[in-house]
Amino acid sequence: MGTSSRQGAAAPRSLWFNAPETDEELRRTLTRERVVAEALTLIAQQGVEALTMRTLGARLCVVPGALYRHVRSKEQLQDLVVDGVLAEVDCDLNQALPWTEQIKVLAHRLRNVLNDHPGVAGLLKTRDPLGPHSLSLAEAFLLPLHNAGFPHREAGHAFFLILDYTIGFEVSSARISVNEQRVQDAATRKRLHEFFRSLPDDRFPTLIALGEHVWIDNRDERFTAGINALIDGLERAQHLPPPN
Amino acid sequence: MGTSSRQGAAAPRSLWFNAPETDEELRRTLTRERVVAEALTLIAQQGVEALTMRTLGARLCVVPGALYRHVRSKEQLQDLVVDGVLAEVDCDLNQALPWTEQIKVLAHRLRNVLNDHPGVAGLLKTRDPLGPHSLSLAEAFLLPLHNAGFPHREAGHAFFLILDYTIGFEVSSARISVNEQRVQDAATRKRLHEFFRSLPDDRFPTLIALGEHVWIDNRDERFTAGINALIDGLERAQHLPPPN
DNA sequence: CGATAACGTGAACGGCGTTCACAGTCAATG
DNA sequence: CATTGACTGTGAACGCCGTTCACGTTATCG
Repeated sequence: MGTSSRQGAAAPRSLWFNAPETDEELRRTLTRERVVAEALTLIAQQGVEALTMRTLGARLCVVPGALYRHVRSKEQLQDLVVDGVLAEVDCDLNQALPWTEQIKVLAHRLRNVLNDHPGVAGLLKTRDPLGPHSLSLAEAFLLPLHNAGFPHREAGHAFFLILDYTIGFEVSSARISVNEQRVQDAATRKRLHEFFRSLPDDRFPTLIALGEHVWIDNRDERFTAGINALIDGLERAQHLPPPN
Repeated sequence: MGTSSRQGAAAPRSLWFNAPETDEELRRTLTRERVVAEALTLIAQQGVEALTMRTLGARLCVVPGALYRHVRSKEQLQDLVVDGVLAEVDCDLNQALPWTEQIKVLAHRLRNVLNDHPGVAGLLKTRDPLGPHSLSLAEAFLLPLHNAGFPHREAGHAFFLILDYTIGFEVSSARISVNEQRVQDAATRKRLHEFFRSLPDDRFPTLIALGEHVWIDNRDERFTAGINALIDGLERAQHLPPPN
């Protein structure tokens, strides 16, 4: 890391042959894993929108085009990043617990990992959950559902319901803000209060009444309540005949 | 949201609700409304990623920079597009119906509108649901919840639960595909079957058993089941004391 | 009629993803 | 050893993007 004598570009090319072995090793170690790893730390430090082939190349002391030796496109790189993040989700579950608890635990783990990598949830958007680590996650979700007696179709519904909600929740995590500011400090709260009070009360009576209590930055509480309600719904559906 | 409409306390309203569109404004060839309208049809025809200041300008027979006389940035344009789409959601509800039915109807309306504008859900990601038409939607969701007796906090939870799920569902709508192909025709289905059969059976037993029945392009059915389960869960939570 | 504000033009700037001919490196081969 | 050929980083370019700005043009109004 520290021995990169390469950025100056003042050294003529011919001197490169004699580069010290450490430098040589560093140069050779550019691999897909290193690219993805650096992309992950770049995202962790600067956010998803800072992930650029150019800055990523610069971080690896490499020209942008060099990345294309290890990655087909930026889109594929993003897929690999997503899979790298999903790899952090611990998929081991205590099968002695009721399925509802297992699913809750897994959903919270998934959310926590996505929460630790802001913006990565947005990359999950269009991608299939069919990467290697996505598959492990799917298996972990489906096994308790299957064991609980959910038939194919209902297990699939439940799986995607949980997945879509969790991802959707994290994707829109930055949404609870007013003018780019999180609604947590008293000042912003006051502005929010006045905003709702300024609405025409003939059209938005409920918003005026509830608004300032709804737009609160209580994401942890909200996710827990959401997952609980959602799994309660699944449990109830399980005990009833098909609702139609 | 960050549109210019929120600086003062009095000014916002006039810009927000039915901005007075004088005749002289109409006479000019280019207006904000025309820009947004053209952006909407462009998105409808070519998808969200085709929305470019350059192509949008070309469609309006105008140089790209000219758009900036009517729109502060592309981000603001996207906000306006989102609001324009949300305007299509009919927020009138039959208050005689039970609240569960009202919420279901509204959620389905929202999903249908988002479904009709592919990719626009992805723009909702980060934006606040505080635009003019977003507010109408929020009011429409919160009113039945409020009338049903949900307290502030629980009404907020329920509101965001439904919103996050619906948006999340639509955002990931393109996800049910394998190698860029929808899983609907028999051929793709066969490939999917073989894909799951090729997995190592010691690590993915449930996926092998359920996989091909889970990854099916039954989005309508899935959304209906999802919303039903979700509202069942809310209903149950309503009748119980806080589950702690 | 002349001042003035609004508006589109054309060109540019910097940044982006991606491609490609070229050259240096290394392992395997004869 | 010497040669070869696969591999990989280089440097420069291409075309696209969002955005800015000085400059005419035009429409409006006192």
